[in-house]
Amino acid sequence: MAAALAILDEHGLPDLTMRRLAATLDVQPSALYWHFANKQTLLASIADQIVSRAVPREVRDGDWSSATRAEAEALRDALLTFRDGAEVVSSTLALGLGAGEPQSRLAAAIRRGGFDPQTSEVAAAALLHFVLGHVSHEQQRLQADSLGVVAEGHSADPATAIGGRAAFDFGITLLLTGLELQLLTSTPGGHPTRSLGGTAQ
Amino acid sequence: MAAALAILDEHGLPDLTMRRLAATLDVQPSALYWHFANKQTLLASIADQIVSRAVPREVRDGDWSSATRAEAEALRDALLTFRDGAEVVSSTLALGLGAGEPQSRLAAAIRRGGFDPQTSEVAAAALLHFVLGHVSHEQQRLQADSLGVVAEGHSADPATAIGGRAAFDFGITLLLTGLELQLLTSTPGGHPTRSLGGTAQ
DNA sequence: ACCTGAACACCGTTCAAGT
DNA sequence: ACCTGAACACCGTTCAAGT
Repeated sequence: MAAALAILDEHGLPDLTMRRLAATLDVQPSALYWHFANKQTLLASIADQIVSRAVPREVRDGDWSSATRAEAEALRDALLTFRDGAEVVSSTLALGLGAGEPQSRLAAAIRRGGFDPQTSEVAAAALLHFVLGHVSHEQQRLQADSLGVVAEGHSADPATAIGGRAAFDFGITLLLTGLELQLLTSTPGGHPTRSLGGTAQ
Repeated sequence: MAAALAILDEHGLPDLTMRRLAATLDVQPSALYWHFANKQTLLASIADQIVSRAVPREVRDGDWSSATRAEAEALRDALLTFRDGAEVVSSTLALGLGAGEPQSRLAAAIRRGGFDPQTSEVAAAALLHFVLGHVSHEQQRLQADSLGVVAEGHSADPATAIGGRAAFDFGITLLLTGLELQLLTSTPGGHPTRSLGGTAQ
């Protein structure tokens, strides 16, 4: 695991191959298959490792909204800790392997706002999709810039500052205020005006 | 292009290799490199092809919010048209190649609400990240289910109906109502309470 | 203009066999 | 319990050469 994380951080996801990992461990590639069933399993473990580094800062007031924001920011920081971190996590999460922790943590924070479990889970998924998409984008831009690959006006023009913390916080704000409004417009104990209707299955 | 799209839709992204594509065209693999510089370029063209199929339904009232929603839904439909469509588009978009169209269309729709260009662009990026993340998730679930791979209680339990149109619409609603609120709380011509501050660069 | 042939430098994974 | 050796079935890409 340590060797794999080192390769990931120093050379990136495309260079994290079973053969290369074996080589740095002075071992035959086949030896890895005693420890991991396959590469996907290995990547899932790495994803868990990265994600477990996400520890939200203590938030003084018990506000659910800032607690959720703290979770999202902790997750972003953790993903930024390792090169290609967001891609590793989102790919293993897409394959349905491990890494259910981030969504659970986000959902738990949201639930403190009084949302029902299903709404909390779906909102958490929305937040997670945004975080992963944003940080993936951010990291790709980082190494594209470091490689000097500009690819037509696509670089860090301040007009479209899609990457960066300000844009991240803005996206989180949109989702959280959207949720807040959800809370106000739904008549408690009555018919919520906008909720996951019976069409969800 | 047609042959590549056919392989993608029938066998999925992992099976869309240069050698396989060449074989279905009764041609040597090296022949493809006269038409495309490399595989990434080919995938970028495919992504454009998929995305160009996104035609939003006509929205009767000129409401910016429903226009934006229509764009997002058209994009989702287009991505769902081809197997692994979301992954193809988000990977090429991550590499900074082509496919700037979806974000532009979303941003244009948002701008009709009176948002400044930068806010519109960043909000469009947030929407796009959500759409791609959601549909990726959805498509992966689709073929995981079709393969009978269940991978511990992870399948289509109605409690966490993350995939599907209802969850999609809910996520879009969160972002759009968040934007609406942004419009109300910012004093026009004054200091917006929540905007992309000077920290953005 | 468009393609072949042949090669280069890789992949992930399996499996009998060793210690 | 943990690893080697050797193989299988692939990859993307380059490049001289053909027509």
